[in-house]
Amino acid sequence: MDIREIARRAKVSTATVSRAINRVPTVDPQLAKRVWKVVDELGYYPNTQARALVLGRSRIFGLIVSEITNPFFPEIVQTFENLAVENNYEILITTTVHDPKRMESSVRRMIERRVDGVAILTFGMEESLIEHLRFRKVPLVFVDVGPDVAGIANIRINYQNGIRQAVQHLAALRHTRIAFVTGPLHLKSAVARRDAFKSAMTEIGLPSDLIVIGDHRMEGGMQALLELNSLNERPTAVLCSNDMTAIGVMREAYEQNIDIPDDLSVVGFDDIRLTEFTIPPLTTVEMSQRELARIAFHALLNEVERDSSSREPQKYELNTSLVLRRSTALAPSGRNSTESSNTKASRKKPAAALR
Amino acid sequence: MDIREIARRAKVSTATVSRAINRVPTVDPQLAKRVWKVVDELGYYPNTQARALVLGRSRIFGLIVSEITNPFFPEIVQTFENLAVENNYEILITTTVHDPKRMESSVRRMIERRVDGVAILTFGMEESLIEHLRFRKVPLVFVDVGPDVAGIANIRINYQNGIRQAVQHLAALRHTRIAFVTGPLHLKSAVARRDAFKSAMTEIGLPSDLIVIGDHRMEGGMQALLELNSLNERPTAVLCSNDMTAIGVMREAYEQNIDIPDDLSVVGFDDIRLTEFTIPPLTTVEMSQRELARIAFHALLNEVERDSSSREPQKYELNTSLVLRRSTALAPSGRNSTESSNTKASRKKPAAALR
DNA sequence: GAATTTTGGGAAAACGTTTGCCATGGCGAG
DNA sequence: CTCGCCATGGCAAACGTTTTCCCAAAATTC
Repeated sequence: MDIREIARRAKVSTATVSRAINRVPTVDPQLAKRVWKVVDELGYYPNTQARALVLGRSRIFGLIVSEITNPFFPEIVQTFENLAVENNYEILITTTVHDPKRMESSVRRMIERRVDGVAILTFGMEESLIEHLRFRKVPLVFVDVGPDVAGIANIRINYQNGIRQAVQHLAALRHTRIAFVTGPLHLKSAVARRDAFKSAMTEIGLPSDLIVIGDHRMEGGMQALLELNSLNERPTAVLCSNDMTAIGVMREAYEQNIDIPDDLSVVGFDDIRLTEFTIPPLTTVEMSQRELARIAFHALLNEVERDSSSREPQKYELNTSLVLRRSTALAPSGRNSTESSNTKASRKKPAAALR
Repeated sequence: MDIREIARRAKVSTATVSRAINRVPTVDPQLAKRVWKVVDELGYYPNTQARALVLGRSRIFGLIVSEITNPFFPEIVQTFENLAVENNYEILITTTVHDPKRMESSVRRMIERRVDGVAILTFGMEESLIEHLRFRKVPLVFVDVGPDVAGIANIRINYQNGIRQAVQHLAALRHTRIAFVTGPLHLKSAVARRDAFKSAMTEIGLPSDLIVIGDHRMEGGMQALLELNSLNERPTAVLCSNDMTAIGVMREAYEQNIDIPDDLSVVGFDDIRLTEFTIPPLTTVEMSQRELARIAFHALLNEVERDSSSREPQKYELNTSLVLRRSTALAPSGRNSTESSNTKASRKKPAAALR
């Protein structure tokens, strides 16, 4: 069933049908009504691929994501999709699962499907691939640290702010030995977070040498706690490069019978929804995924709308800030020691607490 | 840059370029090589919308999901996407967020984009909408309980098996008062799970009257525990209609200082990845999301491949089974009561345990 | 060496839209 | 009454592919 079928039944030309459907004002209301009647009766829906072909616009935005199973992303995808339906766009999602081949195919698929713009949420994408997209003048937006080339919209994230707040919060709780669990260091965003930690620590005169490398996943967090636990001078607080890591840390703490927050304070990063429901609820640095998605979508929309010849894409910025929950507490050494040891002594299994 | 550009530069016709690209064997290897050279040099990628137009196949599978932020879905989407790239398909995801308008637009968008098939992962979809798709002969597969009409591939899930195992496991741990937290009862799948619970309880001669209504989200789980806690005769174990509910239950138990599993055993359903990392790790009924996605994808692929005129779609089935972790234990009354009360007395805050 | 078969590639139609251009008809003004 | 203008809608080209003929040339047969 195509536009010609409608034209035939409404006894008009396909041009009129097209104009009626697209609500071109010059078409006579009488005629338009006749067309719409037939359209509804037959349940006709225009073929968007044919339309895209002539329009040169697909009304599809691509979304390249590292892996959708990472709870950080679904919230972004959902917000992006909400905005997409509002604006009559579709979203084409591809995942890279940290595989160079998949990154390549992601880019290829975006091009083959002629998307109108791509939001790249994958940290650590090869620049040569991006060049493919730039070459075709596909509007691009990088969530988080992207390559610093002209013509690409970058969303700068103010890591420093939230992380400084987190460090100061811990310091106020008398923590002095504060560890940091990084993400995979080939990711610029992970490096940025670590550096923000370092400088925040230096700022308040604390050493920032207690750094262990994680992988932004729960497994890495578990491993990290094990490493920290084997140290001579154990930390009393640990800041994690993302929430999944923090969840891993807490999970391993449970295993080791280390009480969170009494024996060890834990702070996450991202503020994924889950952090309200961990045990205990996680104190973390918020980086609003919804806001991120909103910015990304509108950035893309702006790029598509504007003459590609005109000015440079805008710069966008997202702030981060600490949200307090219950995974942080006064450092053990700062507490009334009697109460403290009582607490531990009363635990079911012998406490193998950090310090 | 189109196929004609390639044809011009390779000094062949567009027909030959098309054939070379699609690896039609009749084309002379020499020529093919020449074509490929130009293709690579220019970085040409065929326009899939034009291709779809003439082929009458878009190589897109639609995926209608209730909300991607529910951790049950990302695993499915990821597996589906993996299979898609392997088979040169794209996936078009729409979410309904429990909104009838969005369900409608989801269906409309699937049709407009001319997807080759749709997997419906939304529980509780209006039949009239589905009729729209069936009318257009779009291959359909329902994950979980769908409408029982001819021509639609249904994946039957054996809830009974896993839930029976769970109930028997709890009974073996001497639990007699076992509660069940349902999902939203307008969903067929939620009803099916509850009914499986009822019949499993009856089977071993236990009463199945301790049923409270949840919403398949953490909030509902928290609420449910509160309700159960206010009962005169409190349960010693609770089975949840999905894992998110169980996580909510455990979260509220933490709030109430009820120990899991010593004071209360908790069992989930779904076995989402997260359950390995809850505190304590959750005993749950596995319903493999990967397997589900695999079945759905292949069902769709089968439908697309076969002559639509031929036989009925196949029937598919998925089993469920209990996976033991650490959120279940001997019922409190079944334990040495001294040890039991010792344990509780030693808790930091006074225990307000269920029973 | 001619007749026949095989092989390979080109011309053009088709897929379902949108839109620039033009024809038609109605209407007001002179 | 005639001219010109405006509003409306139709014709046909274009978007970028695939594929069906069909024909030319090469290979095979006798």
